Amino acid sequence: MISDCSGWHGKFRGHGCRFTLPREAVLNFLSKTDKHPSVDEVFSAVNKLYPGIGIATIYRTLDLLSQIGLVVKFEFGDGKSRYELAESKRGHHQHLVCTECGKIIDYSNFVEKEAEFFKRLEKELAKRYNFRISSHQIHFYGLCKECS
Amino acid sequence: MISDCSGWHGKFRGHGCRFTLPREAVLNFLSKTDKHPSVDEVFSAVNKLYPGIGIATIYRTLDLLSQIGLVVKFEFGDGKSRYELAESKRGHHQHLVCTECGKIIDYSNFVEKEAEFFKRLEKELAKRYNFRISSHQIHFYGLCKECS
DNA sequence: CTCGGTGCAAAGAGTTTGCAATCCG
DNA sequence: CGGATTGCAAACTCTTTGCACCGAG
Repeated sequence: MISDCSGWHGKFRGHGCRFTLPREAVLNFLSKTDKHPSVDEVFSAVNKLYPGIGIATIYRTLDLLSQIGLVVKFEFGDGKSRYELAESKRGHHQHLVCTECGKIIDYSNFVEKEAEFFKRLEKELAKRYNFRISSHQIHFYGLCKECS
Repeated sequence: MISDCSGWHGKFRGHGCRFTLPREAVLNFLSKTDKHPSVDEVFSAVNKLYPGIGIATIYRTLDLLSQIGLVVKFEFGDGKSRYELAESKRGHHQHLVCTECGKIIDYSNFVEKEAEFFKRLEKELAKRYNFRISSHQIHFYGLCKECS
């Protein structure tokens, strides 16, 4: 439950950035949730704890965090950006998105098989298209149990 | 090069919708491009041909088309929705997205291998999570030849 | 003729930005 | 102390909506 402050601090310093209270608060919040919070949701939670912090800072913070690789940004088609800690305790996982109710299910089974498959595929694509692949996202769309 | 009007017409009628000029114009435009046009780009092209057509209609049309399955909607992280004909002449393909310049490269090599892999994976996920999967998208992010 | 579709303009939602005040190191 | 960071509000961009008019079937 104790957050990895020193690790984070180092990551910031390495990028010439400061480790400030808003940044710590955002990271703390993200490390405690297992959801995929939108900017709004991050803002509400952080602002409740530290009422001074404004939403512009949340936008800037999340942007910075995803640039330095601490968080990952997703868009699932509802017009909002969503964020996750990059090195979540849940480990590598992918998403099933219900097109009816918007629910997002994480799955991490099968990722071993996936990992191997994608390693090969990425290598082939990199060679074929001269493209330096840094990450991939797979989204499955469909209907969840309740909606189908 | 002749557009599949009668096929489209039938598809609309099947959903209780009318086959109108704006809808035909949008489909025609999409069937002639090999890009991934944003709403704006669709609007510009269609509006140049038929100056009366407004952008609200483009939004409504693209939304309808993706609901009845004639087009697919993508979000590549630049805040704009992008659209493609579902049954493009290019066939099934996936995307490499350059995080620097935003360029999108389609690839359709390797999709046979992918198809098989995903068919199995989807079946397992469907069973495991009681989820009726209707489609999936894979996005690879990284740097294109020019940007790396 | 009827009801779905359209154009326009206004409203909404999400995100970005300019700038003075503030804080980290 | 100096430059990075923040808060606030205004500005922007993308998208949706209300409503009177139009047109496909």
